[in-house]
Amino acid sequence: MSKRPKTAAASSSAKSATRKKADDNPPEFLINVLRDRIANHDLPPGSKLRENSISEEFGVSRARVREAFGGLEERGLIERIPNRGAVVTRLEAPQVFELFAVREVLEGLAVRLATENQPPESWQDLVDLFDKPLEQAVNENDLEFYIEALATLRTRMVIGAESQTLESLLDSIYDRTRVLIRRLVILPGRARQGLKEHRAMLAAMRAGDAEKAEQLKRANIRGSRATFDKFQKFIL
Amino acid sequence: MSKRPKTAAASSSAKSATRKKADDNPPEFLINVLRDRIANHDLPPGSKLRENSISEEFGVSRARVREAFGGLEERGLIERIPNRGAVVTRLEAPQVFELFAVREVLEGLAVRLATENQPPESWQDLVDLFDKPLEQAVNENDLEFYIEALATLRTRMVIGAESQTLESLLDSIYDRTRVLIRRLVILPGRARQGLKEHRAMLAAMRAGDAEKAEQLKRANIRGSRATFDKFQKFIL
DNA sequence: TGTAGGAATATTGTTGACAATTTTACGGAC
DNA sequence: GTCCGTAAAATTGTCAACAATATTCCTACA
Repeated sequence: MSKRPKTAAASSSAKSATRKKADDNPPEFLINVLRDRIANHDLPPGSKLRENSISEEFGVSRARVREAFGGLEERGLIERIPNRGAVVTRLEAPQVFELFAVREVLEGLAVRLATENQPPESWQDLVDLFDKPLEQAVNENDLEFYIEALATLRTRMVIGAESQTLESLLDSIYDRTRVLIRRLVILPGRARQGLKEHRAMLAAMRAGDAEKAEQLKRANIRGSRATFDKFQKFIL
Repeated sequence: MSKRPKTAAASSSAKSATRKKADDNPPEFLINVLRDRIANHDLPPGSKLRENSISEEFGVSRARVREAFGGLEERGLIERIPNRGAVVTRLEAPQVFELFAVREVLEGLAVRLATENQPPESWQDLVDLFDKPLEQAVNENDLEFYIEALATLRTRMVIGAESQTLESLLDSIYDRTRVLIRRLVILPGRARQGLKEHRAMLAAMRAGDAEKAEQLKRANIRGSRATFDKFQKFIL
């Protein structure tokens, strides 16, 4: 990792569509855009965030940028060092394991709540999607389609759980793990196994068995963690 | 709740010990002090935070106060409304239930990790503390002692879990629930029941039974939730 | 070539001023 | 007493300037 970290200016030059002359976005707009860029590695770990660059790009005051930095730091997405600026945090392996442990219980909870809260037939479209269409996609190595389906599933699960508190926690973790999860999915055999596990989980949800669905989701995440353990040298 | 919300100035006049002429505290000092005040209701729900007052009290720039506000907002502790200022958030009943659900799985995880990570004999002092000394305290309605013991237990559990990620999540939740939990503990019969449950949990930890310890902690929190359900009109 | 030192440049941290918005206070009418 | 309008005061949001600190660049020397 001797590569020179990209600055925000370098990345943000591709994002002029977000440039506002007079800022009429709500205050949370800025922090959410930055969250997204950090989460999808447009601003990769280690990159420096320049107050002036962001201020110029978004047409907001430096003061507002600094406030957003305050928020991003509380979310663990950046680290600010006095007089030296803000850097996007890196995930080290021990943290990844911590995140997996936490994801396991929280996503398990989300699946349970979603199963309890929603009528069983509301999962049928996902059961269908994870049936033949995704089987075909995985067979043809159309992993983008699979990853999209996983994202859809996640969103539905979070919405179905009907807990703002849980959603906020899950989002906070997802911001930090999104790219990692994506890298794990594309590893050999992982998509096939994941499809199988998600199908079983969806079947349990469809049957209204919240406890079983939770356990299956938790097992899925433990499997993901085991994959990370095996391949961590290549993933981080 | 027609009482006029206290302003930060009113509360902060009692805190001049924190006043610094030249600020030589690390940047996170301010947000941590404010977190603590919010968590223990020195800045109670609904109270307004005035930038100038805080700036003067702590001898820091208004800009730094605003940055801290950015962080507090991301933690869900305050809500900022453009041009109107920052208000300490209130917990409504549905949120409390959400927090209980999340606490259950996360504190359960913490107990499990702590049991797995620490040698069984390291819990002996807590086993002893929750034996005769706390029995006596509860018998004599010395609830302050009991609450302190719970705080000690919590701290030990979090440290023992050895997960920064989990600790951060737990702290974030604790900031929002600390006073509520305290109010629940003092309700009739709750301390006695809680002592019994924590003893059983500590016995499981002492025996190195992580799974059982986790289940007992989870049950303890579910009991706490049921108590809240019963008394919520008096507690919120 | 590598290192050290100094200057120039860049960036962060703070401050004070002012614009914009909201809140409070006051007086008058009903 | 309540309501409304107006003015004054308070507070937030932003800006520009400048101080403080860090980084980068250049030169000289071993």
